[in-house]
Amino acid sequence: MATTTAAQQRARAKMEYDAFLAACPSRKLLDRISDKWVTLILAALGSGPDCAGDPRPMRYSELSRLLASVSQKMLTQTLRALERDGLISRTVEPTVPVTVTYELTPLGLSLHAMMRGLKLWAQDHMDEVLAHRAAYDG
Amino acid sequence: MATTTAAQQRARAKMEYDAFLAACPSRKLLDRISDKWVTLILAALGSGPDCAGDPRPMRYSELSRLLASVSQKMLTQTLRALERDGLISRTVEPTVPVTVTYELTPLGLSLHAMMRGLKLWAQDHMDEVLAHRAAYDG
DNA sequence: CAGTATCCAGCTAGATACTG
DNA sequence: CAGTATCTAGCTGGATACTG
Repeated sequence: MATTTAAQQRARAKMEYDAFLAACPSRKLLDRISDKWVTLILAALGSGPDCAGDPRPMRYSELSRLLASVSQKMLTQTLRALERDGLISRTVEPTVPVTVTYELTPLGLSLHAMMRGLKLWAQDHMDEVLAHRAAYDG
Repeated sequence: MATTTAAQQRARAKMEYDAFLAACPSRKLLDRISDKWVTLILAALGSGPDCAGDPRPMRYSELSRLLASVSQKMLTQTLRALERDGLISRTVEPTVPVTVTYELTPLGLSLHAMMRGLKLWAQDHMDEVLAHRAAYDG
């Protein structure tokens, strides 16, 4: 009774591992960029509407039109999260009605540049992944 | 009545955008790596238990111990998905009881190398993100 | 050892309606 | 224009129990 059981040791290992994950920078980054709308907003602000231009500010409504299937709730929520993390800046011009523009910060720009490596890998290798997938299923 | 309404045009834009996303290689890649356990298994097989060594095969039970808080269901499910995509290979040795080892394929190794860029960005910049987050909340 | 099968609670994305 | 508020259905991950 005084010794720890195997179940207790497993529980402790889980807690330690979860703590490790909570502190891991890579995990935190993944948690942020693994959101569907985060990556799409970063791409829009970083490469323009056609995904092949230069970074430029965009208005809420422009983003809403571009990411056609995003709900207002998710667009606002995602923009707030990115602003909170210092990845984009939000600028309100006191016109009537108000004009709000979003723009990548230098930090956001840096993240966008990193994402290009990911995009390149996808372009180079996803065909192969898809082929494996089809072969496995067949 | 014969002309398309604004609502219909929006619905069409959404469908087109969803179709674009479904075909986008980057999106497919993100869909795969944004899974919590996928990245952890890739890291384990690609860098060893300490996340700083060389790629090496690992057994099911070894992965299970290392990723202490993964459930059997998710471990098996994730390993199957990675095998399906040609990112890892599964080898069964007919011992009693059976021995199963998992190993990164060249394709998986290539993905693991790409993920290192992500890890580097995280190490270099997540502090800044976290600082922004704290400032925004305070 | 390396899984499979089943059930269920919790979270979240989306739809909808409303507003300064 | 650029949001906020609320409700809910559906998916997913975890717990649990069982097996060749």
